[in-house]
Amino acid sequence: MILLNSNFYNRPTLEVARDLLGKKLVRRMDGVELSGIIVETEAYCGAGDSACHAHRGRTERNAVMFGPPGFAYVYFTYGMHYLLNLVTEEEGNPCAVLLRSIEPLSGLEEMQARRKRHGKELTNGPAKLCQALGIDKSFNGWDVTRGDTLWVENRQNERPSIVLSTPRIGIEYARKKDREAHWRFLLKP
DNA sequence: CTCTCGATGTTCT
DNA sequence: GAACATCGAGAGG
Repeated sequence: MILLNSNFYNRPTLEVARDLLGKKLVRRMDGVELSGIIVETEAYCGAGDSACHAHRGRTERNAVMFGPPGFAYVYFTYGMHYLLNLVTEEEGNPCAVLLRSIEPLSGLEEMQARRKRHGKELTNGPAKLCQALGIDKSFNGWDVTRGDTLWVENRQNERPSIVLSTPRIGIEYARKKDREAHWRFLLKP
């Protein structure tokens, strides 16, 4: 297991968002390993990005983004969903990468039980993967560089894949320039 | 397959 | 009081 450390996250957010593709997200739960390959991410690039939660300054909700890199920023939205981000760049620069989709590797049965779905519908969305992996607000501020309970690691046999980029999803509220930036990254199927 | 719409509660104005 | 980095059901093609 080659754990991604703080140096990995302490880099420009666009690079981290691209580089997280193909990595393995692992959630250890009651001795069982639930995991999947990260196949879709979005970069949220700090105070100057009008789509980023930190754009209007620090609040109780987004405080973790202002902290050091390598921590989980988990928030609750639409009255029922959790979304998982990983904080990037140096402390005080509030940036993060949203994990939008993973391809399940292990713990399929546990994911199916949580999701009450199967096949493609297991983890192909930011709230879906949180539900499948049992990630809720208690993980907000979790250190993902310790390799405990929730972390990201390099994968053996990581095949080269083509990376596609598009505008980000669900940010109609942002300024035109930020709406149109190709800051969503995905592995070509 | 695509599109529309309601759910549901925290956060921010 | 409005908005929300979403999802899934249901209707229609």
